[in-house]
Amino acid sequence: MKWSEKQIQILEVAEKLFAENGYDGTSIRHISKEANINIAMISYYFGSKDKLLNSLVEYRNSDFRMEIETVLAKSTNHVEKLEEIVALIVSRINKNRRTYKIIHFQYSSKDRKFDFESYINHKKENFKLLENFIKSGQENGVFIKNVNSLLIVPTILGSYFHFYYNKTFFMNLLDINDEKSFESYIKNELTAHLQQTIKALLLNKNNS
Amino acid sequence: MKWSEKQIQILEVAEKLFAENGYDGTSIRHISKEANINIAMISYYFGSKDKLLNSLVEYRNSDFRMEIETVLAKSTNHVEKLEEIVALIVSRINKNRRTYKIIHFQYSSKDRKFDFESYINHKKENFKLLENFIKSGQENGVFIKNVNSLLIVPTILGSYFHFYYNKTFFMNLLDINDEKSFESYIKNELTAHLQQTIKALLLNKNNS
DNA sequence: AAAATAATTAAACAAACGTTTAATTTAAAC
DNA sequence: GTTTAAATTAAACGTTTGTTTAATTATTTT
Repeated sequence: MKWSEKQIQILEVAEKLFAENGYDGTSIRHISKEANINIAMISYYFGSKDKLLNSLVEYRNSDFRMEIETVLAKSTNHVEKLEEIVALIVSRINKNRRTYKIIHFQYSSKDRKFDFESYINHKKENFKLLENFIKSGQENGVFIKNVNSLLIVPTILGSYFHFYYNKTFFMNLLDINDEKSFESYIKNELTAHLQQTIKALLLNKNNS
Repeated sequence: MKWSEKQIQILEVAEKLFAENGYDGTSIRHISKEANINIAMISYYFGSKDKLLNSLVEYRNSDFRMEIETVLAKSTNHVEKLEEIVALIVSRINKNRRTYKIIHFQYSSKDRKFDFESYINHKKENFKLLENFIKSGQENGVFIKNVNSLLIVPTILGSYFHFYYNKTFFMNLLDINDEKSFESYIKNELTAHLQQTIKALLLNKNNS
């Protein structure tokens, strides 16, 4: 699928508004106004509001697997790779957080009108990739063995998203007063915390 | 605030539907139909749809602080308490996950019509409670010191919620076929994983 | 039992929703 | 320069939305 400039403009406005107000909380009139286009253009380009969201997910979901594989192909040791992977996941998810937010809320709602199959398959492949990396680290004796490796990714993603979804609260709690500082907190402190946490989990010989 | 039986009935139906379809995705007609009451009863009892949500949050937010303090008051050591606290947070959040889901999505949306101040204050107190516990563990030499203790709770909550929000995906990935098994996976595997993770983080002497 | 308050109802309200239509303007192809 | 296709528009469509009204039934108080 190739998108025209106008379509991309619509997609990015839709992403912003969906993330801010939710899918049901965003009207196509609101989108078209914000994107400076006529209401009918959304149906004209995408068919419907539903299909607009599907297009958005498709538009944002692409090169993550490639990025992970680039890290895995490097000639670094397991611990260094682990750190890089955690940082990559955080920065990547931070970049596309708006779309992920929409996905989360729609994906976990009961009457899903959306076809997230390709998204799920992508996700599944990435999980397998990570699992294999950890397994190889365990076989090399670098990582400990009694770890539920499938729960590592949810821990990373979950920590990030919980932080992001409660942005107002954490900015208050941490006495952060502007968006830029919050961004840099994610890039530095939160990433470091997650690297430290996952490393501790995989390397700690004292685990019961 | 004291709620009548009928009001509680409405609140619980609203909680269910808000969590399933989102706040904007749930109409008061849908709520009133599911709760077997007249549409006007919601305005009559709660004033408006907005105030209904505020009442719901108030209705669900109460005794968590007390539960935490009970654990902290026990005559167990820091590691045992840590394990208990993690398990308590998971089970507690699992119980009220529907309301938390609504809070997350409404709280992180831009035009928040809701007054979550009391909720935030509750949350802040609980954070301070946890922080003090970790600090005392650090002073006793049980926990290591170079840890961002404020990011521990988001890691626990985030892991849980990410798991819950992607339930369909993880049931598929983990080959879990019914809700009961998913519940017991949370109660056993996920809780154990989080206990192990947080313990590793706080006890691992090898941290850089 | 009468009076007063509370609970419940069906109907109506205007506003906003997603989508479609048919007409018009712009751009591309020949 | 004419024809053909694509892009854009304003208006209208039928629903659904949250809320209010005014009338009726049930319950409580006196």
